[in-house]
Amino acid sequence: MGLKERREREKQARKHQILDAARHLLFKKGIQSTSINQIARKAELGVGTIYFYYQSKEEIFYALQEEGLDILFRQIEAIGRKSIGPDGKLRETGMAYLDFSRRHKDYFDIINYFLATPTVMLGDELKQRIDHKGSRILKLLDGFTRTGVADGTFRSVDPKKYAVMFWGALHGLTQFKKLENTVLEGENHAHIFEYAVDQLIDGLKPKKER
Amino acid sequence: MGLKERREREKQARKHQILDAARHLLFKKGIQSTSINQIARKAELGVGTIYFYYQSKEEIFYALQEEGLDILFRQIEAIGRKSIGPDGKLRETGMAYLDFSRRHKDYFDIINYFLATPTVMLGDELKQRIDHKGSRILKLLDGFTRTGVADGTFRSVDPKKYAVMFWGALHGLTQFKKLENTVLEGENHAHIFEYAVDQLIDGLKPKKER
Amino acid sequence: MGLKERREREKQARKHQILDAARHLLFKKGIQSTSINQIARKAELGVGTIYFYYQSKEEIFYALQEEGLDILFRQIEAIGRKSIGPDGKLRETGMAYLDFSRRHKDYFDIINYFLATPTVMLGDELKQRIDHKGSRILKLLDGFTRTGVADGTFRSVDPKKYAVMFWGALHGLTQFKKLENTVLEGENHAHIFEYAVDQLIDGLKPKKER
Amino acid sequence: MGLKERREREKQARKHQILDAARHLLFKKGIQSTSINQIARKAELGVGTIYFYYQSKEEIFYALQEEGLDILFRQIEAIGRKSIGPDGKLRETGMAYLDFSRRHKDYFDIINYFLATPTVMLGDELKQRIDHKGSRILKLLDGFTRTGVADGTFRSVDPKKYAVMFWGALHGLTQFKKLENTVLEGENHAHIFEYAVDQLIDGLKPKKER
DNA sequence: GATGAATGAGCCTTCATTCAT
DNA sequence: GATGAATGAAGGCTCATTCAT
Repeated sequence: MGLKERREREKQARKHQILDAARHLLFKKGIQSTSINQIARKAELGVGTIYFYYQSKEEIFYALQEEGLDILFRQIEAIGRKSIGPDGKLRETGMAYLDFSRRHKDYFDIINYFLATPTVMLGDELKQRIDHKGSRILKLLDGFTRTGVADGTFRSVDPKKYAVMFWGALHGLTQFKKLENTVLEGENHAHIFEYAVDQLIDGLKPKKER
Repeated sequence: MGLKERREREKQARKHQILDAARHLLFKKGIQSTSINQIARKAELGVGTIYFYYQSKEEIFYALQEEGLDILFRQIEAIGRKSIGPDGKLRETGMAYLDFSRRHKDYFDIINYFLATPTVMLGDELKQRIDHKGSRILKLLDGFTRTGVADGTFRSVDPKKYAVMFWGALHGLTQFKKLENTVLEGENHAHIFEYAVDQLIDGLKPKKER
Repeated sequence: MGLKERREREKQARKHQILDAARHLLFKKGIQSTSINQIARKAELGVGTIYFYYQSKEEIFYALQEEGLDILFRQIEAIGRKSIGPDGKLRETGMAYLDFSRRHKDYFDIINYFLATPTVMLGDELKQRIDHKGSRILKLLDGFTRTGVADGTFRSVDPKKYAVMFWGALHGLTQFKKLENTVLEGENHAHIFEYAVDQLIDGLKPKKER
Repeated sequence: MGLKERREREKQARKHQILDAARHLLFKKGIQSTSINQIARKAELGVGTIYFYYQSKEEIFYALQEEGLDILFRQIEAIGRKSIGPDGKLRETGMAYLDFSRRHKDYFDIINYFLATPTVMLGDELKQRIDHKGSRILKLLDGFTRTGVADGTFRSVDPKKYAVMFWGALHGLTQFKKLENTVLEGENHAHIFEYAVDQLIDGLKPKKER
């Protein structure tokens, strides 16, 4: 057991070592320009070793995507623990998403990459782990909405569907950052984003009470 | 005279011929796997000829993106001419977006590709033409919203900002199609999409008590 | 006659037009990076037209070499007309060579290019014209030396052989400019060059008289 | 231990194998017409393998240049060990240069290529290695001259500057071989070269009356 | 005389992946 | 477990030259 455990721990350490190198390079040179050979050199390992731990280059990037989703999850989770109303939580979640896309631009890009690419999904385990990470985040949004509906803050919507819409809207809007100087004609992207978040939540409020 | 004109027409025909080949391949193999050499072979032209008409690979894809944006524009424009209320127009626009992403999946992918890629835009003229196409579409959405606000169908929102939000939300949600079998846990993507569109428009309606 | 003459004149004008463009580009981008297409565009002519006046790209550069040799010739010729002794003329010729390699660096490079390249000489006429230009220059040097020998300024050397040596030495030394910061270890190239010219001439003086 | 050493030796062998192929081709087709693909084919290696050992095409040619400079160095070094006076050493060096340019024409061409090309040098290490080779040779010439000045064979000249002049003259004259049948008008190039060497050394001798 | 569209072989270089050691 | 040399297909792109109009 002890041996086996140690082995396992060492294996994890190596994987981390590789991921560290990959992350570094990816953040410096972009996803397209990062090659396995570079990762190997940076990680001070042989290329063969990389392939022992990861089946392919894509698998490494998947692992990185996991990291990104974890960071995003923890940030939204923290919001969930705050003592504010469901509307506040959604609002902060929205702003957190924009923040995430800025402060962790590279993680956002990687998530985006997999979302925009005609995926060739690899191993099942990997796939499921990513799905799980995604679901966890959706669950948080779902929870915020559900609570709001339950306590009357929001009108009666389908929490899960609304959560998806919310996330989708956030994601699409975030991407539009790129259009700031062109199609958006100088409108400040952050303002638009914030405005949108507010509209989205406002539209969730019951109509009568107001 | 006639000669010059004919020349010009032939030149345009060649450009189309190249675009046809590029579109074909792109739609079959994806943006990353389509190479200039393949395009040339498909178009039954020399590689040099391709470069005579297009400065780079990227320029070809931009041209294709233009095509996609044109199609999208025409579809939404048609909606604008219908004799329905602004809310109906927005709703149909939403559904048209989903429809576009399905029927013209590859055009959607190209648009998405440029939105998701940390692209370095090339020539200014090219850039501006694309921008113009995008702006035209946004203008349509802007117009729908503006009309609705004017005639009281909608509450008082900033039409342009709302248009951006609307488009962003549609775009993000469309991308989520990919999550249908995983994170969305079997929920029908189209249902979610439709639901979202309705929510978005519903949130735009005036609060009753007001 | 008149017609024929005009034709000829126009033809020469076209050739100049092409040469002007080629020179411009060559001086800006170097010999390797200047393409016929670029020359054509710059000259506002079709590529085919270029080929009507010049058989090949190389031929254009030959013509440019001619220009360079002409400039060099005129400079040395002017020295020949000065009222100074043969030693002074040789000295000034040496310095003029260095000056030429600096002020007309690109012409010097082109001469150098043909000297360093395993030539595939083209048409005979062209070849002979270049040869003539070269011989003219050598003749000047020859004359300076011959005069010096005749009037006792120099000791009795073979003027023609000495002229070749002189020119060869100048040329080789000029090329060494490139080594200024490396092999020459910071020694000022111009100083070395001047020193060499002086040595070369000094070695030509009669030994007895001194 | 043994393994590591053997690996290293094999690696060196591969580099030699590549250089052999490159040399062969270069000597047959000239520097401009030798491509990496051809080298790979000739060396019976994959293109990638070439790039595993050499960073670029230029690096290979630098390596070849090193070889040439080494040969030249050894030949002059051997002259230095002879029991002849400094004037004899310089004379033999001169003739050795001509000999080198004939027997190792291609090496001479490479050296010339780098001297005549407005090269942008690459890595510093590479650059320094070449510089070192060049300096070594200059040092030999410098030494010959210095000795001659010290023992009274030569008059008092700056040994280093004279060495540069000597080399420069030799180099320039060697290039003029090409003009043998044209500008030189049938004069035997070798004769001229020999004559020049003699003049150069003669001019170094002390003036009698002094 | 002038044009310029068309060519296509060839260029240098990259890189994910394999496999013998 | 780890290594790293070797691969070779494929990438985007250039360019001197030709020839039908």
